[in-house]
Amino acid sequence: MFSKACEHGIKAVVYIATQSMNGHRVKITEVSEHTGTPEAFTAKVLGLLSKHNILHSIKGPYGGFEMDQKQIHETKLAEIVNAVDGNHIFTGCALGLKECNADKPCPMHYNFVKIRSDLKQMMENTSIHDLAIGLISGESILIR
Amino acid sequence: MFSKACEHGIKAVVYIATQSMNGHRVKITEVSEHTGTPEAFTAKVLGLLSKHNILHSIKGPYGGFEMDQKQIHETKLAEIVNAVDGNHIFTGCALGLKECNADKPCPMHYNFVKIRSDLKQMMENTSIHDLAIGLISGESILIR
DNA sequence: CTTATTTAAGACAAAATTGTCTTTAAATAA
DNA sequence: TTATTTAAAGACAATTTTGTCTTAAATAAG
Repeated sequence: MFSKACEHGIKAVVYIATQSMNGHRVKITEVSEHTGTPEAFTAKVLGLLSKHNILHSIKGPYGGFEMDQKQIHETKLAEIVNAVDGNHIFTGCALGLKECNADKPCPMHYNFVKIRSDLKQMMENTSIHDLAIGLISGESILIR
Repeated sequence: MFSKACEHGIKAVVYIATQSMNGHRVKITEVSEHTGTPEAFTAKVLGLLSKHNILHSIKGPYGGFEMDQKQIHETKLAEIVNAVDGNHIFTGCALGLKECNADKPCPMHYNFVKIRSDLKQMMENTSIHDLAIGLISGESILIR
């Protein structure tokens, strides 16, 4: 469904959010340890997400990654997916046609429209904060 | 969402079904031309689907691919996806956790459950025949 | 100013996926 | 039997994705 880069990015962002909610700025090593994702790869994804203003990165001693209240509450899953994978998953044709719409649909088009739009809605309505509170409360986990 | 191999396979099967419904057995070259998929790659996928009894392949002069009535009507999209990509898309975790369920869910689990199950249901309820009739009637297309 | 610590950037490498080509096997027709 | 036609199988190649490593840049502390 999502690329590995995207999965790593979402995990990392949710973890960073939980720590920022406690006032803790975290280094990439800590992120990697708590998400089970490869450190250098995750760092690269976080660099990209930082450029998209989804989190802050601070260089130097006592540096690391953190999210402000606005980022934690207003960033939606869809923004991360868009930044990392693009919007193909939300808009693309199930059979890979360049264009596919009600006018000239692929055979799966009408079966697929609702699935895709439900996915899009869910991802646009779910904030990082929503996911972070589940992790903080112990209701959900990032590693297994 | 699906691999290229899977996309090619679905397109090819739907096209072959439309031709079988007219009593026409088709060669791989014809399939490739009418689906816009690479010939050798598509041939490989069709070989796999033939082993899964989703269609028949016949060697030699006047050979090619065809589907019988049962295959056309009873084969569901989910079977093709399962044969080519496996069932990960229907059962796997959105964040790539090895195991992820209500007992130990990833942060996205509950948001994702319905999307995945709707997708599964749709794919298990849509037959190749359902898609073929749209293509025959000109309501849908395979190339663009 | 120098040193240590951290992310940034990009080259590099490994693995998976996508795609092609050649050879083989099977089936048919002559 | 022989030649022809087709898919099957698998080696090979190209591309994309995933992942690592090295060097640079920024920042803080002494």
